[in-house]
Amino acid sequence: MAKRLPEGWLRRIQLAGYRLTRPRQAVLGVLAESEVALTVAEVHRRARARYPRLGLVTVYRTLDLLVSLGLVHRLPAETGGQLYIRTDLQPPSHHLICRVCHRVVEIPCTGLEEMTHEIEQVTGFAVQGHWLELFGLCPTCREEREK
Amino acid sequence: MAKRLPEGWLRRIQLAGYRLTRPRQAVLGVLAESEVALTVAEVHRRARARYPRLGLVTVYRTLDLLVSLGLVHRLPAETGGQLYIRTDLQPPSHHLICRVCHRVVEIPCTGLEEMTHEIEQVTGFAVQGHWLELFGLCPTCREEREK
DNA sequence: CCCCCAACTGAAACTGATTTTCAGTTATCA
DNA sequence: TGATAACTGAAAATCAGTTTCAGTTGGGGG
Repeated sequence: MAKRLPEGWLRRIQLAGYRLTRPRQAVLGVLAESEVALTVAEVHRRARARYPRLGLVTVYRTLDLLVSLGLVHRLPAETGGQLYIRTDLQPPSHHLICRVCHRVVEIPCTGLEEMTHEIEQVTGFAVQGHWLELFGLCPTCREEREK
Repeated sequence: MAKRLPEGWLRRIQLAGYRLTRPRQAVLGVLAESEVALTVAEVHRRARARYPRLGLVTVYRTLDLLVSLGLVHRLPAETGGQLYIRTDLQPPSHHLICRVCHRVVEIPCTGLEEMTHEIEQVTGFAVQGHWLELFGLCPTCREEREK
């Protein structure tokens, strides 16, 4: 159950000069074990099981820290909030998010580079970044719905 | 200066059974004249010049109304808020947004349908929707920056 | 032309998410 | 062990957006 933190997380954090405190370990553990993207509130709820005194503010701060270190992705959710999921070793790309369970699948960025280049030619804009997110139902929630 | 409202806006609104009040006219006028996407606060600020008693709540309500009638687009902004810009006669598609001045260019949805289909095959997800937004600098702001 | 009333309005209070502030706590290094 | 800078939680502040409600008004019917 208490799966080990992903290789190197602890070291990455300490090398960057940050301290490894109990509240952080609680948040790290939750992120490390979840295969689906979590809301801040859900991270807080789960992490409290490991360290009940944990405050919501610290969850925000720790998530920001993990994002800045590149250990987790922050995904804008359809509803306006943010979702968090570990980056692992996958390169940053685009996301396909299940509307029901928040399972996230990374999808390759096929064709967007050339599309971007074409758009720069046509519009004169300097394209600096983009968002591509797809929403739908994962196979499991799809079945669930069909019952 | 006081450019006429886009052809048909007034009629669309009244045909849908809505009243054409002074507060609404103020918001409509602002949207009609802006070539760039505006935040709610900016719409409010500008519309007050036309009708000083205008409340922020009414701006929200009117924008929702215009979106539901398809007269303006609502775009999620990078910073978390929403931006609004008139739809005009362009079909809904994807957006390239200038980070500085909020100028918006519509871009065609090339290749996304087939990409979507391919993704459904590979992942088993039922894809129901997507967001594609590009961010960058428009030609004008680009020059400005280079000075 | 005026009257009526449902549609509409603004103010204020509320909500939910996130940030700031600050006094107290704690991990780590000497 | 200390010392101390990093870190923490609680509370208050902020910010975007919504709800509520008592008062106002556009515009069709008389």
